[in-house]
Amino acid sequence: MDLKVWNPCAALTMKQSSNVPAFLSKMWTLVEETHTNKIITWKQNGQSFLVLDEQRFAKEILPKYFKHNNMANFVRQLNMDGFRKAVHIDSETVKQERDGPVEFQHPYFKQGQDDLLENIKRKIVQFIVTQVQNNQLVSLKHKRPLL
Amino acid sequence: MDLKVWNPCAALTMKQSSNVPAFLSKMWTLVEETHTNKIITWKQNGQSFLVLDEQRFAKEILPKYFKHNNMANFVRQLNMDGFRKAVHIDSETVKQERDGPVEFQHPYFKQGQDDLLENIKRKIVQFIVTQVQNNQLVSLKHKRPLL
Amino acid sequence: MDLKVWNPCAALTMKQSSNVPAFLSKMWTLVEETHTNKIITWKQNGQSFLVLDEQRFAKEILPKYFKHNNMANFVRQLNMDGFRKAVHIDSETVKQERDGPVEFQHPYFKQGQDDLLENIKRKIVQFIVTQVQNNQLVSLKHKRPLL
DNA sequence: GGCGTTCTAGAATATTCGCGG
DNA sequence: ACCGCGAATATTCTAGAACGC
Repeated sequence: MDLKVWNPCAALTMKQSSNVPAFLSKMWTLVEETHTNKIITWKQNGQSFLVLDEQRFAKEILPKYFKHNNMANFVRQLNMDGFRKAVHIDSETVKQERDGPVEFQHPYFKQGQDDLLENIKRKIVQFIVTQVQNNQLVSLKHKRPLL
Repeated sequence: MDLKVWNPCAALTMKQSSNVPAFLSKMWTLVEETHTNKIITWKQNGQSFLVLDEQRFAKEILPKYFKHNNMANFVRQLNMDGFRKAVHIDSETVKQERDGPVEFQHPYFKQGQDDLLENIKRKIVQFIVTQVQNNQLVSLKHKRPLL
Repeated sequence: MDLKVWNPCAALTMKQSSNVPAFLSKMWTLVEETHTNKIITWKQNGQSFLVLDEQRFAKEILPKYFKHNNMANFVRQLNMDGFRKAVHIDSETVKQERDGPVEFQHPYFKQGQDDLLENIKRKIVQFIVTQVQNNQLVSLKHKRPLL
């Protein structure tokens, strides 16, 4: 099947359920998508996902779900949501692999369990001053608990 | 002239000058653009601009400059930067006109004077603490002076 | 001439003169290199450089000069040395067919003037102060931008 | 210590949604 | 979707931080 023929409407019409941000819903959907398993797919155990072809992923998959086609932007979103890159070490040479697949994971991002997504909370570090008196900080309000 | 033939290279090769946000540079450029005067153009006095064909503007012009094609988003940005809609009143009926051209204005958005753009400041209400010493607020970095 | 046949040893044998870091010397050399002008080249005025084919640049050019093949790493180095991305106000980005070239610039990175490179200074975080107040840890980051 | 590589976060703008006037 | 706006997410560019050499 030609990838260019694949209609991504399914992704666009999927339910934007509850309070899960669009990024996470789209992310989970596109990893689950079996047509693109050669480009991005779940790892064997379903506990993380692999980007097998970064260039095709960036230029072919990303723009079908998001308003950009840059891998760096995608990674920024992942980190914002607490995903961590799984670093691969070659046990033989004790060197880091090159051109290996990119692997990311999150404790609430699992194969077949989209109900876990709502547990993913964003990291926002900024504090917001609500009141200042006599050069003294009277009260701080932060948008969200850290992490 | 056919719009599809119009070569937007002038706009595409223009670089964002100094510290003016991209939105304002793009805005000013597309209003100045004479090829699209039937859709969006300066008012006679050059003190405000008119959207003459909202549908074509949203669907044809906006996506060439931004990552969307919605008039509402465009208006949101205008309001964020302090632009105000000029309300047209039909003096006969004392009713607001329908389907009339949309007019927006800003004291620093004038025809032929892109140097004024840098005076446009965004409205952001949130303060961010950068340093606290001895229970005293040493420096606040606010994203913007409270207009 | 086939690019794959080109021997990049020239880059490795270039003079590592004075106190210019290897990254800057390599950078300047590979932009000057005429064989790869379809991938990376000086802008017309020689005041900035363009990456015309990001994917080929990352996979073909970068590993010949550095120990990686990731665009993101390359960009990190550029920013570390004070290079700034030139933002274009076009939004050709919505069209995924062809993303515009990436343009970076630095006041001391010019075509034909490798003697300017030694003026490029890194931005280094000099020291970090952590302060204890009321049994609370307040962290103050004193970085020295020094250009 | 400076430099290079890697992963993550900061910060500003941009886009979207929806409320209250 | 009349009008202006708050707020959350999304996109972009740059910087922080850890580590090896």
